[in-house]
Amino acid sequence: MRSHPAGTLRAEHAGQSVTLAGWVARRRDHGGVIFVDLRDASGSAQVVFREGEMARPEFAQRAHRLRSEFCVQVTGEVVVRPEGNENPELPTGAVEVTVTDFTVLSESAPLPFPVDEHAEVGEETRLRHRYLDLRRSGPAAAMRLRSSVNKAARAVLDAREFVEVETPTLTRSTPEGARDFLVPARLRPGNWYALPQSPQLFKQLLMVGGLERYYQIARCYRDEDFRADRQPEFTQLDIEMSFVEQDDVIELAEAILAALWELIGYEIPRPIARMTYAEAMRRFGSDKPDLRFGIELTEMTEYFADTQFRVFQNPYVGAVVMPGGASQARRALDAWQDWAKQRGARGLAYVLIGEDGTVDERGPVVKNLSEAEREGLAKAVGAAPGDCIFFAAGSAKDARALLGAARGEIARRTGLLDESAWSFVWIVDAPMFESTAETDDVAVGSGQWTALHHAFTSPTAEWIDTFESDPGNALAYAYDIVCNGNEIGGGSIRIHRADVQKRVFEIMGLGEEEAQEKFGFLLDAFAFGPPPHGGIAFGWDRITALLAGVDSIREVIAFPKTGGGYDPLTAAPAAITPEQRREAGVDAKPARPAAAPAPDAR
RNA sequence: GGCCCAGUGGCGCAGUUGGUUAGCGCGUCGCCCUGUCACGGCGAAGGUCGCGGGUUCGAGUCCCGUCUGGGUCGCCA
Repeated sequence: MRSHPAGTLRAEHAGQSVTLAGWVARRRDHGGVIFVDLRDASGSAQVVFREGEMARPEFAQRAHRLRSEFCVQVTGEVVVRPEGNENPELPTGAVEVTVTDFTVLSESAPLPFPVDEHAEVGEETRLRHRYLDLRRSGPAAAMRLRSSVNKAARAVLDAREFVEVETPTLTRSTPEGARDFLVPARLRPGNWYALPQSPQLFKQLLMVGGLERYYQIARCYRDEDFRADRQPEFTQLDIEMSFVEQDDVIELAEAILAALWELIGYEIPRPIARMTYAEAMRRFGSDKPDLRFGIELTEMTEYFADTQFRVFQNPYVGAVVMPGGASQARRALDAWQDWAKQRGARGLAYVLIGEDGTVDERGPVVKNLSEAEREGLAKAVGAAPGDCIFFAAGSAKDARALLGAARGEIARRTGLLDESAWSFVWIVDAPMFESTAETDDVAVGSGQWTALHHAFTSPTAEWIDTFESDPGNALAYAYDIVCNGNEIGGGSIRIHRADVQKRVFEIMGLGEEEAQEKFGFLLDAFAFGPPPHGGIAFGWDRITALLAGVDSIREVIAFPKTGGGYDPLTAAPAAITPEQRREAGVDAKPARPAAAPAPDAR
């Protein structure tokens, strides 16, 4: 239908007769001459309809009727534009096509919004007519980038002899943490499939199956509330390898990431630095620290060990410094309190350091500090004259979380955050377990424990024989890759020994019967010589969003849903007919009444 | 589930202390225009101000409720 992509025409094509097909991006009708920017996937080119030069006179009449987004095919001659009429802004700006013949392939109704990169359009409107939105250069580029990202990853994995395997999307509900999406099974009324939250169990089965190296660009489903970085269905690059250790997985992951960032011309320095989970929490108050800026937390528990200030009489006291923060207006300092309250904290204590380097008398905290406490304060936290010190006290977990968030907010407000920078870090040595009784006081011992990563994560060599003795401190071969404060991937070495798995279940309070009920098929498989294995999964939407330089993963998903799980384009989810309802078996009564409420039903 | 912000012609927005006929830009439609490129000129159409209730002589504006969207905390690897 066409001889050239419109966006590829250059001066060297002058004199050639070409046929183009695409959309009317813009028309400039001067009466006797009409300019149309004809856009296709490759770009756009100016085509000229001139009275008198067309094959037949009525064409001029028809050319006047062209409107935005009409789909047309034009034939004409490529000519160098008249002197002074070149447009150096456009790749095709040196030439134009003098139309001798054209066909309107289809007409377009008036548009719900301009298909134009200059126009700002609300997201809901864009999504309702996503097919029009995708004609715009930004969204189109995002889709193409995503395709390149997939291709680049596949190239790395293919070169290393990984096998791409598709795992089921209709599967069994397993307690992986999030709420499952459920699908009624017509042939077994009362029984339900679940959509996988991830292919986790299947990929482990593939290792038992001897594939050794598996990957999949896998769609995952979680029925939770959404965020800017979450969708009910999302994509992971899922990988699992046999006969490997943590370093092997990390090396592969770095090779993939390097290939991805190469797409946007950035070379990731390798090896990527590693930081332990404990260090990340201590220094940055987060398990996904943004290392594009250097602000760190200072633990002040010791410093205030004997304080008379009741607020600081807590298991943990920490501080973070805001450079130049002492010059903030009272209103700005109050705004920090609101900011902290919005995050569920009581407030954010602060102390200002005067220009002479001594503690400023302003603020509600200073008067509660002793002379000695004031004296050494600036030095203890590394504050310079004119800085503001923020404090948080409470449980280490809560206080660090608040300070960690404050750290990011400080960087944003003070312009310390270099938006163009990339920072990668591995967070390793994650704890195996997390206390389920997440109260303020520390109740180790009889407490309930749950896997921080998941139940099949292997303890490290140091802890493999002893994790029961101190579950709160036991470490796992679990690793997260963090980019600019986003967790973009995570994985672990799995447990392949039945005895270890059994002990882990015991710590988690999972009896043999219950474990069998929940993961029976996996445990059965593990009876037959499972290889040591481990893997990783990347948050594909987030990674693509980072590479595309967009804030929301919705921008890199072809047809995303809104926060309410609603698809503005198809209007899903939708009611079903009574007939469908009957057939689906949605209302079937369970064959045997559940003796106890379903465990972990949530 | 909590909190914050927004909802005004097709799109993006303005609308003062509550005051007469709700504006602007783009788009759309009609006419004109032979060198534009986010073309230009003249003219026109297009609005239950998200929805429901209340206060008031009078509500786009104030109050209550509700829906939708976005953000955030909870939740969620």
